[in-house]
Amino acid sequence: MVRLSRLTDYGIVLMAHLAERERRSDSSSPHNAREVAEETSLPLPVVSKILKSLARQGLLVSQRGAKGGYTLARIPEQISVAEMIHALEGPIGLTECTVHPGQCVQEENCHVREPWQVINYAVRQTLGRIKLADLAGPAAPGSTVPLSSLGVDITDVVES
Amino acid sequence: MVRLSRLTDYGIVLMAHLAERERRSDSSSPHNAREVAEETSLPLPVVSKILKSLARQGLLVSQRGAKGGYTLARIPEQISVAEMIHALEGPIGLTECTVHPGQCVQEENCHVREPWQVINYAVRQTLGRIKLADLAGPAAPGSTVPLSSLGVDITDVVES
DNA sequence: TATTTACAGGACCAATCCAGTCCGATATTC
DNA sequence: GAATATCGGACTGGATTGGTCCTGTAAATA
Repeated sequence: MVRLSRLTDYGIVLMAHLAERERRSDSSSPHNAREVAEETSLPLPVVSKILKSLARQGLLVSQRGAKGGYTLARIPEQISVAEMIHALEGPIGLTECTVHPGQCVQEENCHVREPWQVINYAVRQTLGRIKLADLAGPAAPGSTVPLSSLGVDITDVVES
Repeated sequence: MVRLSRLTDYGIVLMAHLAERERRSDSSSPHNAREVAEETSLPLPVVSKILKSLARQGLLVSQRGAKGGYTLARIPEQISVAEMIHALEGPIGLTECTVHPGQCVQEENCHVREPWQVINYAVRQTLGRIKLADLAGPAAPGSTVPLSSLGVDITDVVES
């Protein structure tokens, strides 16, 4: 699978939604969970939970009380997909030993460990290059997705 | 997390072990599950289960009966990490909608879908470039891991 | 042919993890 | 002080996963 948890997936959608919202209404008043939930048709408790985590991790800034809500902590060009994933589900690493060294009994004489570190690094690099701005942009249908500095054209993308 | 399941992790270790074993004993007689389990200190039922799947997916060739066992279906240079992951846990895709389209209710007006396809493509590409031979090689300690055509030096790899 | 070895396939269970809900506390506005 | 929102954490039902086990079948050997 190599899947993101569903909450993480939602989280990125929410971040993109917030970016979009901020781009439109240039007033920088915060966006509250209820509205965001309605606009994305996601259950409020879920949205609430996710936005809380994102705020705790420093990707969003929260404002309590009436007229409170959330705003992006940085501009979308400076928030990477890797950061969002990291915020929502911890360090990115395909194997246990990359993330929690010492858990695996046979870490000592494991022959594939070092290569895995390189692989994880490569994946992190890939996810780090893609920014929130790339997701939230006003992608005209059928156009090339403006994946800054990734050098991939949408037309290359076919199923594996 | 973006983790592999533990069985997949084991599976790749097993593949690397088989590659190593074949490289040493140039006779191409099959390697049975019991021996492999002993040498990797993994429980036999687990090893057995994993090797079975790998064989069913065509990455290993199985030979039944006495003196039976498993051999690599191709040379290590022609088996990618992406293939092994795919064999053990299905299509590689970070989000649900990339793998099982139509499951997500709001697929229609989802603004991040197209970018996700590009991201998944990039990750798949990364994992596809790394071969079993890169994992199983006689990596001299401290040396550069010979990650063919990935262009990453081990010395660049630091924790995120 | 009988026996042994080894894979094939699938059922099964315990434990863990995850999605989603809910609640009381706190901060802010009016 | 009333209304609005976030904060933090507890809680639960359900799905997923790790791991075991059992029966069947194929091949080799004596």
